[in-house]
Amino acid sequence: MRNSSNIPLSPLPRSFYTRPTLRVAKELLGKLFVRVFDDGIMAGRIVEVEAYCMNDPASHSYRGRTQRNDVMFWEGGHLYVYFTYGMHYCANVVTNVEGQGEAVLIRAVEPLLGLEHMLKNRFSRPRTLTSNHLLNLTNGPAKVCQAFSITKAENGYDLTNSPIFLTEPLTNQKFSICSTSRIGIRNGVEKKWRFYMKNNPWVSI
DNA sequence: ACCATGATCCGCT
DNA sequence: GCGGATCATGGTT
Repeated sequence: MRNSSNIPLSPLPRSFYTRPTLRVAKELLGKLFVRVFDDGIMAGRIVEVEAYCMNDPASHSYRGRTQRNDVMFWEGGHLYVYFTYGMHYCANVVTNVEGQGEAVLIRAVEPLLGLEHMLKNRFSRPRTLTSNHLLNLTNGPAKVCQAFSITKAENGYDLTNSPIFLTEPLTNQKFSICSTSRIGIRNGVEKKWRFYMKNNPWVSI
């Protein structure tokens, strides 16, 4: 199935997500993050992620299942959205089997479709388009959520059966994967579980 | 008190 | 232009 933008509207299957988290995290790079609206479509190529696992002191799931992190423990292929720093949302792809509190944070995407709408969501004032605006659109986890209008309302969405989903890229482009310590954490810094495309302009740091 | 962030301000080149 | 400090702001523990 295709829409007018020629994007294949085939969500990645459940089996993609219900695998070991580090493996899924690396394979998420290059996939398309898509949201379908009544009046259009938004899409970006995933260029930066971070894995959060069980028994990982940096993970929200580390201290057990709570109301906030409940979705992390669902079956892989759901969307875990959390609120942080009093004003920001961040979106994660839940991974592994039910009962494992694991997920992959979407830290940055390269905007592909629906740029006008993303710009409107990110920058309230109308302004002329510059390369800086484009680079600032989706180069961080909270920026991605603002651009795609993702809030608490989308927490728990099924990525195999909802207006938010992932698809294979239209063309397979080659890229190198870099891995570093995760950003903005205090515990678990020794784990190199941040993965990003080398030299992609939308990588956050 | 801490926090998986982002925007701004300030003192430098 | 930069890199680092600072702050905005509210849910969670």
